[in-house]
Amino acid sequence: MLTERQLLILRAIIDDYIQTAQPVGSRTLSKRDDLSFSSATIRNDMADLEDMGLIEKPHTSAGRIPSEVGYRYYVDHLVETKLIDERETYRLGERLRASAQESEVLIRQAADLLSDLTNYTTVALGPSSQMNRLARIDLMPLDERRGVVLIVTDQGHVEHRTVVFESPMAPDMVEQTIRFLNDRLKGTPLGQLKFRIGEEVSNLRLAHQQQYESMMQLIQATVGVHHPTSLYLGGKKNIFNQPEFQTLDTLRPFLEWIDEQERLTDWLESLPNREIYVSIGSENGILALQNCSVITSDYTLDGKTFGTIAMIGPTRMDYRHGVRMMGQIIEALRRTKLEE
Amino acid sequence: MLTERQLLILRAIIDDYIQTAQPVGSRTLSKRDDLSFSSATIRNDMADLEDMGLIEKPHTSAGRIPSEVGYRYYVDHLVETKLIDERETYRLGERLRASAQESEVLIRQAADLLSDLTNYTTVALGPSSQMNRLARIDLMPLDERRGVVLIVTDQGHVEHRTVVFESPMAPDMVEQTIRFLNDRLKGTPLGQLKFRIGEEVSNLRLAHQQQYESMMQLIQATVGVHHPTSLYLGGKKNIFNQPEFQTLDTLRPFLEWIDEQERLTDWLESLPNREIYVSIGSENGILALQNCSVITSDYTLDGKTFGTIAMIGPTRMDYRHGVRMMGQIIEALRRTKLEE
DNA sequence: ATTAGCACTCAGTAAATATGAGTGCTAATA
DNA sequence: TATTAGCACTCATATTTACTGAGTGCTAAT
Repeated sequence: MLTERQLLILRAIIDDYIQTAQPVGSRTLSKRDDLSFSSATIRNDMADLEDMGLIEKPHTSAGRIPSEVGYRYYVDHLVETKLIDERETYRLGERLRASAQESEVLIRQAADLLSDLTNYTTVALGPSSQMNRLARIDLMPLDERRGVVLIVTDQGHVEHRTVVFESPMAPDMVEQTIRFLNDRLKGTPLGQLKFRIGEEVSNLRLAHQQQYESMMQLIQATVGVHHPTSLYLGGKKNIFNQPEFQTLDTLRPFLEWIDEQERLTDWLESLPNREIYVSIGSENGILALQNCSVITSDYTLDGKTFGTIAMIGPTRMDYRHGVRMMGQIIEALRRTKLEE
Repeated sequence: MLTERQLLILRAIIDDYIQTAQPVGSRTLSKRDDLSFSSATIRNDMADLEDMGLIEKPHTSAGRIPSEVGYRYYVDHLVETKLIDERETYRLGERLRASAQESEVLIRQAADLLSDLTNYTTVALGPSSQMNRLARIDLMPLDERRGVVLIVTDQGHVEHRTVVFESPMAPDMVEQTIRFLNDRLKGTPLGQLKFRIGEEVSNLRLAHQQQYESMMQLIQATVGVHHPTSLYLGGKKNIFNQPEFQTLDTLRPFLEWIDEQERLTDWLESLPNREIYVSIGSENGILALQNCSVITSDYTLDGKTFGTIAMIGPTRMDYRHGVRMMGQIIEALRRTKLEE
C-alpha cells in the first residue's frame, strides 16, 4: 500500500512527465511547492515506488518515468471518469450542431473536435448499418441491361451497387420483384438481409418460375451490397508533434497501422462495449500501438446507440484531460437531437 | 550543345543516381563498360555539364547529382513516352478486370496496381460526376417528416442526402413534385442542376401554389446534394522506403499534404489536360512536393473521358519506368469495357 | 584531345574527453 | 525513528580531435 507521500510523488512524477516527456529527478520534484521534502527523502520513496513497479528509470543516472503499471494506477485511482462541466458540454454541443444535422457529418465533426481539444488522433466509427432496418429497396434502370440497386434504411443510410444483367430486363418483371422484396424484407436489419432472403427464395421460385434466372440475379446483387461502416479520422497530423514520434522507427508503424482502414474498423468493432475505457501501452495488444494509449468509448446520438470513438496518443498522454474531453464529447453527442 | 560523350555521361549519372541515391563520382563512371574513358576525361566533361547546369555537387568532395534541369533534359530527350508492350498491357488489363466491373473499384485497383509496379505513391481522381447526366431523382420517405433524396446518374453514380421537412409531407404532393422534377431534369448534367432548377422554379410556382413551401424545401435539398469527386490513394507507404524521405523534415510535409483530400482533389483537377505529363521538383509549384516529381495523365475508361491519375515519387524517380508503367495502365484502362 | 599524377577538400566516423543530471548509500540530525 | 545532508559513483549526451577515403581540379606528360 502506498503512503500518502508516495502517492503524492507518484502523481507528481506522472503529471510532470506527461508535461515534459523527460525523466523526472528527485531534485526537480523537491522544488515543487506541493512536495516540501528533501530530494533524499523523495529518492527513498522513489526507490520504493520502483520496487512496486510503478516507476522505472531509463538508465542509472536518469530520473524516473512512469511504468505502464504506474499509468494504470494513475488512471484507476487519480482520474475521475465521470466529471462533466455542464457549460462546456453545452458549448461543445453547440459547436457540433452548428456544422450540420446529418449524423455522418456530425460524427466527423465530433472526431475533429475531440482531436482539436486534445491534440491527439481520434478515430470514430459511425453507426453500423447492420442494425439499420430496411426502409426500401429499389432498382433504377440505367439502360436495357444495367441498373442501380438502392437500399435505404430507416436511419436514412443509403447503399447502392450497379448490376449488369445477362439479358434485358422486363420492366414489369423488375417491378414485380422489387415489390416482392419490399413486401417481404421491409424492416429487416441489414445484417440479416442475406439470411432472410434465403428464407424467402423458395417462395419466389414457386411464384415466378418463368423468369427465375433474372430474379435470382437481382437478389444476388441485393445481397451482395456491401455494408461498410463509416470511419472517420481526426487530427492525424497531431502525431507529428509528439516527442516520442520524432523518429521513423516509432512513427512509421503508427502511420502504417492507422492508414489501414479495414483493420482499424475491425479493431474498433472488437473493443469492449463500455462507456469510457482506457487501454495503456501494451494492454491494447497491438504491436504498432505498443507505445500508445487509447481512450475509447461507445457513444449514442439522440439517445440511440451509435458507434465507437477512440482517442490515440502516446502512453505518456494526458489521461485526465483526455478522459474529460471524451466524456464531454460523448455527452454532447448524447444530448444532440437529430431533427430540429 | 552536348557532345555524344557528354550525353552518355549525363545519362549514366542519372541512371546511376536513380538506382543508388548516391552522388556519382568520375571513377565509378569510368569503370562502367559503356564508358571506357579515364576518370580524368570524365571529370572534364562533368565540369562542362555542371557549367551547363545539368548536374551539381552536394559539396566539393562528393560526386555529382543531377539538377532539376538535368532531369528535365533526361526526361525530354532520353525517355520515350509512347512505348507500349502489348503483352504487358494485356496482362495488366486482365489483372484489373479480374477484380471488378464497377468503375470506381476499377480505378482504385488501377491506382494500387500502378503503385505496386513502381513503388511510388499514386493518386487517382474518379470521374467528375459533374458531367454525369441525371437518370432519376427520387425521394424515399423515412417517416412523416424525413426522407432521403436520391440522385442516380446515367453512369450509375449515386448521391443522396437526408432531408427534414418543417411539416409532414403529403404523399401525393411528394409524388407530384418528384414526377415534375424527373420530367424536367432528366438528362441534365449534374453540374448544371442548380442552374436548371432556377429556370424551372417559376413554372412550379404557378402549377402548385398551395404547397409551395414544402416543394421549395425539397428542391433546395436536391440542389444542395454535394457532388464529390472520388479520390483514391495507392501505396502511400511506399514513401517510407525512399531514402530521401528518411527524415521527418522531408517526410512530414509530404504526408501532411497528401492526407489533405480536398487540396489534393483541387490540385489534380487543376492539372493540365494531357496524356502523360512529367513535372519535376519545384516545377509543380507545391512546397510540400519540392523534392518530388509527378507523372500525371488523364485517363479514359471504356473510351469515355474519366479522370486523372498521378504518380508521385522523389525527384530522383525512375522516370523511364514510371512513364512506361503509366502508359501501360492508362492504355489498359482505355481498353477496358465496362460491361462484359 | 586524352590521361596520369598529385595536392587538396570535406562529409562521415570513431575514439577521447568533458559535462552534468541523477542515483544510492552512509552518517548526522531532529 | 523518520528525515536530511553529503559524497562517491554512473551514464547519456555533447564536444573535441584526429583519421579515413571518396572525390575533385589542375598540371604536365602522352
